[in-house]
Parts: sequence; structure tokens; C-alpha cells
Amino acid sequence: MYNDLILKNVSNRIHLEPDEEAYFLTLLHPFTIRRKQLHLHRGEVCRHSTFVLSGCLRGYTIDSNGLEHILNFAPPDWWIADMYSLVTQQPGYLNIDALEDTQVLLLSKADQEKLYIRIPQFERYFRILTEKSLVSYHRRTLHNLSLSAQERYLAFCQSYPSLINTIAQKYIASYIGVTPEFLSKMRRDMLNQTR
Amino acid sequence: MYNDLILKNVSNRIHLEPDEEAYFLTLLHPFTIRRKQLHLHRGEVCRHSTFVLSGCLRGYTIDSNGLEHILNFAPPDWWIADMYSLVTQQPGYLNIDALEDTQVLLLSKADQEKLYIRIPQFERYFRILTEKSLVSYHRRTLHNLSLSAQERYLAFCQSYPSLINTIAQKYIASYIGVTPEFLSKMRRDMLNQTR
DNA sequence: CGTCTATTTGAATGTACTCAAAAGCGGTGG
DNA sequence: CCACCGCTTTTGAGTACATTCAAATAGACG
Repeated sequence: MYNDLILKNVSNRIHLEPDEEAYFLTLLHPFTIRRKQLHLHRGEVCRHSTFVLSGCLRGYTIDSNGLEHILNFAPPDWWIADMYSLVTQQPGYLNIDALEDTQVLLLSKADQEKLYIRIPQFERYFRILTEKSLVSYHRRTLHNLSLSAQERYLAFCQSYPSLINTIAQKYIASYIGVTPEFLSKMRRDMLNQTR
Repeated sequence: MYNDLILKNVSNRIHLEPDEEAYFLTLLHPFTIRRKQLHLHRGEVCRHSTFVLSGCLRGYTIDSNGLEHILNFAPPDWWIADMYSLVTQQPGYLNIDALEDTQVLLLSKADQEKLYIRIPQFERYFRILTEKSLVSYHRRTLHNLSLSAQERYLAFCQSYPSLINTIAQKYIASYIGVTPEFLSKMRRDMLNQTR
């Protein structure tokens, strides 16, 4: 059952009584996002937290030159949202779409607030998730400041081994902050060095 | 009284009863950090959240070439810690030191956990702070991916107007990810363009 | 006032980008 | 099953943004 994934994710951080689990599940709405389909559009207000069950989503912006820059990937067992927009309920800057057909659970902002009131433990759950995410952005920021493109690529491979061979290379380039052409050349050079 | 600053910061996010405020204050320990003094050393376990009352702290790493890279500044009314180390209680990668004589309040990890149990509202308080911080790192990551050095400098000036004329330029360079020499040249060029 | 650190300047260099074109790959329809 | 189409990846030449290194100047602190 799909609910296993989210319940396990929750129970790793907080303890819930059976009736609390049941209530939580009533707030989650299954949904399918087709490959390439836009789930959140820049300028929209983000009204849901999205939990990925299968497939993969990506959050990205488009800059003034029309280039895409990927902020994050959401493989299974991850939450994704435009945090700025979700928190402030102002129009956001992110697009979120699917790299492949993706099954998700939606938790609306309103229901999330209800959840905090009815089961305060969820404040803790989302605090812990947010802390974990923050730590990973601290690391990423320091990587952007101190590592070369090649080192950032290697760090990406370590952090997301499951994505390396499943998503297009240009998305990895966009995440680590180089052009697809340059990533291609780096990979060639790295192979030549090994031989 | 110094306590005003932290109490106001808290009351902007959650409501506390007078006795709860009083209890909270008993967990905070005033401390002074002298200019250039190291407050947290890489390799140490971070055992406190630190709230800045006056002055300014910085969190940074030193890369394999001995270069410093600044993750964050903590002017008055901000919390700072090595989040990775604080959360995991593993040795961290950050140094934290003072750019000028700085007065802070220390909240130990153990006391913070007590606080969560005694006043669950603080789960909410720190969740909200962490969310806000996460949003700013999202923005910074996207800036690193999509903006030129000059645009990142301008964005920094917008985000931290109070720091531009108070801290050394080389620290700004280290934060936005350029060499001090290059920041100096950018500023010269920006002035010449205006004239 | 002297010393130490920060900032500025310039020349040479390097890393990563742009643009253009070719090659590879996957899916779709004839 | 093959041919074609669109998209991704590769390759190369030329370029730009930012760095490195070295030295001079300016500024801050004791």
C-alpha cells in the first residue's frame, strides 16, 4: 500500500497513535503527474506540500535569458513545494514538473495548519524535515563557493546516486550550475584521466 | 534590557504566557565574544544555539587551499549555529567567530530539547525560523546558479544593507563567492558606469 | 606614529561559456 | 522492421568572466 511510504517516513521522526495516523491519512490526497506535466507554475501561489511516492519531480526557475536552473529534485520518499510561496502564500518563483510519470500525495496548506493544531507532534516532524533540508542547503551553498565544477559533479554523484543514470544529463548540469556542453566535456576528461 | 530583543523575536511568532517567558529566559545564558575570537571551531560538536544581541558573528569554512568561505552573517536579532553539528551532534565543518565585540545569548542543545517538551509552542517557533532560513538559502542557491558576480553583489546589498558599510569588503566577497580583488574591480567598474 | 591589514591596480592565466555543427538515441508511424 | 523526427549529447573553436600573483596604496588600530 502506498501509505506505507509516508507513514514510515513519519514514524522515523515522531510517534503517532493509530487514530492519529488515520486522521493524517485523511488529509493526504493521491494524485498522478504525467511526465513533463507542470505541477506548479511560477507566479502561482503554492497551496500544497507534495510527497512523492514514485517517479521524480523537479523544482526550477527560468532566468532572464530563458535558461532553467534546477533548485531540487524530489525522488520517492521526499517532500517538495515552493517553500517561499507555501509559507507566505504569495506568488512564487518556482516551476515544479515531472521528469517521469509520478505519483504523489498532496497535503494542502490549510490541512497542514489543521494538522499542527490537532496533532502538535507534526510541528516537530516538519521542523525536523526543514532542519535536515536546511543543512543540505548549507552544504550546497558552501560547495558552490568552494568547489570546482568537477568537484560539484562528484559531490552530486555521491548525494544522488539513484539519479545519475535515470535523469537526463542536462538536468544534472542545471543543478550543479554548468552548461550541458561543459558537463559533457568534464565527463570525457574524467574518463580519459582514469585510463 | 537585553531580554527585550529575544522576547520580541519570539512573540512575533508565537504567544507565550508570562510564566513561560520567565522559564524560557532561565535557559538563556548571556555571553560576550570579543572581536576575532573563535566561538565555534571546526571539528567541534556544536552544543548551543546562539542569539546575537549586538555586534556581528560569521559562520565560515576553510577549504583545502586555506581559503575562507562565508556561509552566513549573524547581525543582532539573528540566531546562528552549525546546524549540521547541532542537529546530529557530530563534529561540524563550520567556524564561527566575531567580526566585532558581540553580545549573545546561549541556549544549549539540552535546554532546547527541554524547552520543546515543556513548551511545545517552541517547536513551532523554531520550525518557522528554520523555514524562513530555508527559503533564503533557496534564493541564494538560485542566485548562485543564475546570477553574475555583479548581480550577486547587488542582491547582497539589498539583503544586508546594514552590513555593507560596517564589515570589511573581503567578507562580502567571500560571501558572494568572488575574490576580494575582483569585488574591488567590480565596484570600480560600477562607479565608472554611473558617471 | 608605526605597524599590520585591507583595498586597489595591473598583467597573465584559467575555467567555464557561447555558438555552431555533428553524432547518438529513442520513440513513432509508415 | 526500418526510416524519420525530435531531443540530448558530444565536439571544437573562439570568447568572456573571474582568478592568481605581485606590488603599490590606503586605512585602522594600538
